[in-house]
Amino acid sequence: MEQVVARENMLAALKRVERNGGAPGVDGVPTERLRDQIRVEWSRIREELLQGTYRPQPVRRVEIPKPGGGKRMLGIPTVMDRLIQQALLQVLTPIFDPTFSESSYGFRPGRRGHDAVRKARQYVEEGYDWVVDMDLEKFFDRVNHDVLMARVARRVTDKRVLRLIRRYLQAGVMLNGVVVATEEGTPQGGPLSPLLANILLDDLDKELERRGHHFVRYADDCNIYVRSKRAGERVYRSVRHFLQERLRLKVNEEKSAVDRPWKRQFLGFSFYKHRGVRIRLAPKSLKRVKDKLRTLTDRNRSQPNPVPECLLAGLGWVLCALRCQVSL
DNA sequence: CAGCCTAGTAC
RNA sequence: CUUGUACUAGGCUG
Ligand SMILES: Nc1ncnc2c1ncn2[C@H]1C[C@H](O)[C@@H](COP(=O)(O)OP(=O)(O)OP(=O)(O)O)O1
Ligand SMILES: [Mg+2]
Repeated sequence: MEQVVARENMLAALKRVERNGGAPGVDGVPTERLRDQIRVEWSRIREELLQGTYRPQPVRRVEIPKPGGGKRMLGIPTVMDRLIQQALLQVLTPIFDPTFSESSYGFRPGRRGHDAVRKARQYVEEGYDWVVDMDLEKFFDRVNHDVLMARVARRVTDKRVLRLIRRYLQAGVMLNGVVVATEEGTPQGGPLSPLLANILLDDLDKELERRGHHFVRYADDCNIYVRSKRAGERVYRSVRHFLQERLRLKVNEEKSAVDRPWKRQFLGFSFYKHRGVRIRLAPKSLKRVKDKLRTLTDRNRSQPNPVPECLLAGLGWVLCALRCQVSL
């Protein structure tokens, strides 16, 4: 905990929250006023953190539409709590991340989603051309607190840090002026949540490794490559059982399937067979690229001399989209 | 090589 | 009005 509240760690965390420039939490304090709030409240909050008595504020609930239909429930912590979680993240990452699986790619520094797709392509080419494609149902929202804290406690011994993390999980949600308790889940919007998600699913990775599976995982999107449909169906049932019993997580049956890899999409990509296995943009991603390109060109036509930075951004976007995604 | 900013993608 | 992590491209400064 001393490491968390250390001056340089807090300054780095402050920089990050300020530059993200996100919306305020339940207290309505914007990122621009975070420095002022620190000036008046930090000495008290620092003491509370060191004593293990700090209580986070509940998160603000915002619903945003999901691409596949349905809504995503964001939990936005106050800027002060985002600052503290960021400070925790910076200390906990070097403790947990180095021992995560090589097959885990989501939310991790220095790991590219594209490397996950490449690895998947390699497995398919090697003849593991059936995929058990699994996605978890409302993943962050359904994280079991006790299961997660047990995993965190395997590495963290400081009782104050453990208590603080649990209090973040239990901080509750503000719904029309009333605080509602959260008995499960880690907020979609908490800086620490992605790391906690990986800590929880690290047990899945270790189990799949122990079983000798060929797999890649990006957040709750887990692809296991096997040699036959029958093997895939057996693995699917078995892994689904493992997730349910050991991690208390439910597989999203709608989004999951055992199928041929070129019929599925992973991280916005898919495959096709032509002299071996090749990577292509998934139909959905291709469509969105085309739509974007259209609206962009239309805008440049209708307005002959727009803002120069808009044109610059448009050009940069096209270069990025075509170069980084397809060729690399 | 370090910092800062603007875009986009994944979840 | 919409948060978070990570990645990528482009630009600016010394
Ligand atoms: N925009 C976002 N902001 C914050 N967290 C996000 C965002 N998008 C995704 N996540 C995190 C939280 C999700 O639980 C997790 C997995 O994403 P995803 O599978 O798309 O949704 P989900 O698991 O919550 O619902 P579903 O049941 O539809 O799969 O990634
Ligand atoms: Mg999911």
